[in-house]
Amino acid sequence: MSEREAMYDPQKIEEKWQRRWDAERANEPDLDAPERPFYNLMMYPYPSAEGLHVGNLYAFTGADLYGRYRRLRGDEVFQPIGFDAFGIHSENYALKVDTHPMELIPANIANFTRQLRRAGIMYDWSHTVDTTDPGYYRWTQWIFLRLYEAGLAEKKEAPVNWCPSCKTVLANEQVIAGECERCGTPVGTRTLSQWFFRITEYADRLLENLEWIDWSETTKTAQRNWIGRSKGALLRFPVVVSGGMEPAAGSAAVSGKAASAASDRPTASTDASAPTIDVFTTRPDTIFGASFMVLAPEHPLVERVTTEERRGAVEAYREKVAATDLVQRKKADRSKSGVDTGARARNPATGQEIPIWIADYVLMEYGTGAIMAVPAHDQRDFEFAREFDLPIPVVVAPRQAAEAADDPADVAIEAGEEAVADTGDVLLVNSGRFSGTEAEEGGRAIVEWLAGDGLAEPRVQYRLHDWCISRQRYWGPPIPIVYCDACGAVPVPDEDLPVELPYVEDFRPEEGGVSPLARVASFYETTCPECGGPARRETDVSDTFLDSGWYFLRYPSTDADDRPIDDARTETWLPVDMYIGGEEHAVLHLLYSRFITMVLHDLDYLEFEEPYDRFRKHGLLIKEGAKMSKSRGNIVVPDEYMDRYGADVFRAYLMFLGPYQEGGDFRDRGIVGVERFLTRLWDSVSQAAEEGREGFPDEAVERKLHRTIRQVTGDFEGLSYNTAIAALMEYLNEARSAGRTPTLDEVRPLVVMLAPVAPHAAEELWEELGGEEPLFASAPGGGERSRNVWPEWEEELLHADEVEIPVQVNGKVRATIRVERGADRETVREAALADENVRRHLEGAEPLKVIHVPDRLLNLVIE
RNA sequence: GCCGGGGUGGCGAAACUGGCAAACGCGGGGGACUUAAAAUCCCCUGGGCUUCGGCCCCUGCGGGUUCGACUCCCGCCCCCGGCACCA
Repeated sequence: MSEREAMYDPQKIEEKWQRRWDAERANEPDLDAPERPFYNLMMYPYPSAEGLHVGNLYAFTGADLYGRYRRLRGDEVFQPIGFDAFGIHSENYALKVDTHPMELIPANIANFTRQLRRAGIMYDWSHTVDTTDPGYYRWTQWIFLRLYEAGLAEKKEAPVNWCPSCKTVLANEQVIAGECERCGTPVGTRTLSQWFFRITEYADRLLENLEWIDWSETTKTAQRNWIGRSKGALLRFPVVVSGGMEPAAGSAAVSGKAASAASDRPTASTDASAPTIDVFTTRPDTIFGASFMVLAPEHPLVERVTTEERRGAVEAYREKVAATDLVQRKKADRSKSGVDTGARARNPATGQEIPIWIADYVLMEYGTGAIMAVPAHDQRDFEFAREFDLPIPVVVAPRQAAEAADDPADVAIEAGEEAVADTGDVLLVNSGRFSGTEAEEGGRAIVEWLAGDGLAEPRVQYRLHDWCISRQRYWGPPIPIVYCDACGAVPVPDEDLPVELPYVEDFRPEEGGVSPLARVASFYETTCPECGGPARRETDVSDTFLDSGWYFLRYPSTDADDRPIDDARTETWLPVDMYIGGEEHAVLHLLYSRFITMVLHDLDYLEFEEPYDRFRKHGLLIKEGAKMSKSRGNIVVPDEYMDRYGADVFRAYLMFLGPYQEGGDFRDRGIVGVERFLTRLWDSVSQAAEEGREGFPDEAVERKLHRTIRQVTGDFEGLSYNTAIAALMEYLNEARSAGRTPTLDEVRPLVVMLAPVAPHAAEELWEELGGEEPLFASAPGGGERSRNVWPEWEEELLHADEVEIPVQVNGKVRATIRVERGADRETVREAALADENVRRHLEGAEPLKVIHVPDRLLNLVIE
């Protein structure tokens, strides 16, 4: 071989091996009869027009390293990729460049595909998914229908952010400081009829399963926060009927139950037909301190209870609130506002009449949309009481203060400058017969007491809302429902799926909060599947998170066109063995896909209820200390680097720059380190191949090899790629320091361990070393299957006969001595005492204590 | 505010179950090769002191436990992420 040919030329070999992997269908496992199936999944990308971002590539490369590692260990690895191409992101971009998404998306997908192949990622291109393909979204619609049948999909009114300039609904994430992120117009609130999935029904299971699934802890925590379970009680406050109030027919939120008075508690004349205000509280123990009530301005009872003279003020306030966007309203640092309705409710514990206010700090969407205000023990209520001069009775006190009082039921404590919400070592005071009880216990007793009259019950409340899947947009799968005057909402029959999204020239969002599809008569005009009469299609499309809620179920079954998932394939490959993705999807996607999986399990379509056996998040890649973003102009385009250094060097650099699960900083300078490493490795292996010597002439190198195998294997298991690469570097340095050409036995395992990181170079070197079969280029489903070529280490070869151990005097290292491995305490102690520097520090004293950690350390303690 | 994850050389980072802090790499300094540069190779590289034997200091800050602490405990500071007028 001439010297010229022996040079490391990434471009040449990368293309060669990519072609060969394709030709031999190396990345396509036998989906029907795999020996050791392993489903290695990564979060599929949104195919943007800008092309593959280095952040995407970072994520995919890390997942690919794991897949390739499993493959080399003999697993048949299924590693698919797809494209999350529906959604507002694509649609907005299409609007901006004035090109139809149906034209844009295929070009973007082609570009992504080219880049991903170039990066040498081990995808099975015969099983991809494109969410905008009718062959895919047909089944997205099918899933909607299954939820609809199960009563888990319902249409209801809900307040949403509305941008009056863009004339569209905005997600909370698209509202920045009360303004539309695109045009800067202040955003308002609108109430629209929307489709919801009742994910709240699954809140408990979604929470409970987090106990056992093997996921990154941070991700589990994020989900727990998002679900937001609170334990407390539902309490009922009867409205005091005054002359002006007309009892009206009960609405959904009105409890029809009459409040009857308990015999041991002050009673009041309450009309049997009067409504009650239900509140949720986590602190039922503080009910004696509830000095007023607050309803959300949108609360259905507001109109009914408001007195005649307050009506004008209440209406004005409600209008003002309606004009405020949800994001702005939820800011905690705003000063409190509200108005008195003039109505009164009876505190069921004290029997006192307390005023009913409305205020925008109470949200209709959480709990019952109404609260009992306990200003002494809740900061928000406190601020409100201060603002409007409402009483602040103290009903909880530190044990010491409470016990010092003559009568805990009559303690004079002034409210301080803020609410005291502690639940630690506190007792109830001024709380009737519950005074003197420990707070938590008192709360339980109070609930039990009031429950006797139907005025209280224990309750668990979730922060999680039902999942709104309606989008008044164009670029998504139409929701498969038909509205018929005679039959109402009728699901589209399965055999009529897909409801195809028509090509619409003008797909701009519509003024009136309806989808652009509402302008397309040929789309919405249809006949009722039930009665055959004229009917109108639902014109909203579904959320992209529904597309991604099940894509991983589709991959193994993409060739089944008459059913969403093939049972046998699903049983073989699912649940996913390893899922790797970004923390930004810790809640939405990962929660929604768990929900969809659970529902399909309950409906008997799946045997498992959790979709991913293991989930690991990868970190964020930043650029010289700053987040990469278009506006900063510091986006790294991978193509340039792959052109200059080759895919292998680029992959190795991305994986070396920091711990994969924590992310890292992309700096141009750092890449030369791994380039040098791969070049040196290439040269050493080429020379070894040329000389062709076998064996392990050097004990130190052999030992280092076994240590390296142990280290690298563990690192791959834990996705610690940076230290795995460092270990390979160390081994190469050791092998080269022997001052001779390495032997074949010395470099073969090195090449295998390098293969997940730099698969093209490894294949080429493996071939050069005379590997009978390529590392990856044989289809795992054909020929010799489940081939395990990963090297193994031997315990007895890990250690030398002699070890170096530090000798400490009083915990400070004073010498390093060489002793036989496994030497006992006496031997080591004597060797240590022979050392001059050690003796000097002992100053002739006999050690009081000798700490000996075999083969690790000796510590002589003299004081 | 609550819940996570962090804070280690000039820089990116290592350090297993409490046992030699700084592996690996970048950058920097010196040298070899070269007419020269690049590339490559070798040596040095946390700070301070030194009689060149060594000695002292150092993992955000302050305490503690221990023969021994980057690691465990208590109290603080700062950075990143999630949640947040959530009753």
